[in-house]
Amino acid sequence: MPFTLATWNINSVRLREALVTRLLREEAPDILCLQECKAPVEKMPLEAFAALGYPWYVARGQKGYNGVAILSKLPLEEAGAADHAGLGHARHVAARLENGVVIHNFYVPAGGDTPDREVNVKFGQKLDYLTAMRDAFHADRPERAILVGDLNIAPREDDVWNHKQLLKIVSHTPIEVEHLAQAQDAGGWIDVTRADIPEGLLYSWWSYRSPDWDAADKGRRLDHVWATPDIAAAAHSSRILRAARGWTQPSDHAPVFATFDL
DNA sequence: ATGGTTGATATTCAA
Repeated sequence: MPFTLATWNINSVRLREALVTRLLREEAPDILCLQECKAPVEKMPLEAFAALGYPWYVARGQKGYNGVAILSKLPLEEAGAADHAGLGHARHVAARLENGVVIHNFYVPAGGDTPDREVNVKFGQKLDYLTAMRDAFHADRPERAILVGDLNIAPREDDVWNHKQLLKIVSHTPIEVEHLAQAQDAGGWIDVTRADIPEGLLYSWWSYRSPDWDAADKGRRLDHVWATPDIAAAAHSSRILRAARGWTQPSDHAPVFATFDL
């Protein structure tokens, strides 16, 4: 049975409840993974989403920061929540569908402004988080699994608006790209979005700080959909809903979609 | 080289 999945950094699920419900009504993915909910689970408006046909969820939250949730039309059960690198942050939750497929929803640390762990603790935490992801996938290699989320790294030259200009900007530095590649390789993860759309500039995030984001188009592809090789070939119809970046009082991220025929 | 915006919370930090 095919299902469509979307991942979206919502940047406060309480402030943008109406944007989430718009996405659920207009696009109706079977599963929606949210990051940066910025609320404890009990303050997430989960009843509103249930009323729209999404009664199933797993979530981890905390006051003010981070927070991840998986909303679903399809039955699911919780399949764990990791605290990689011991940060004590709500950055991961996993769910298992009835067909056995496990969905991992990640919010990787942004890493601060300076790409040097000697002077910026947050950058070190980001690298350590990615190393912990690598080690976890190496210890327990995933099968029939999907990984989505805001990974806060744009790995390819055509995942950013200017590769050379961003080489020293956090999210596109070579050391981050290498750490992400090691986490990806350890799980055998296939980049579903790029398998589907191999060529061309592709962005899922545009800074709030850039006026006229649409015309300037200085974006980065920070949000990803990965799958293990045993199910990656079932994926198709990948797309990024750029229009959502232009909705009223938007998130700075756009939702990323993929459909799996499983 | 710098500053630009946003959200949660508190009078700044994180992104």
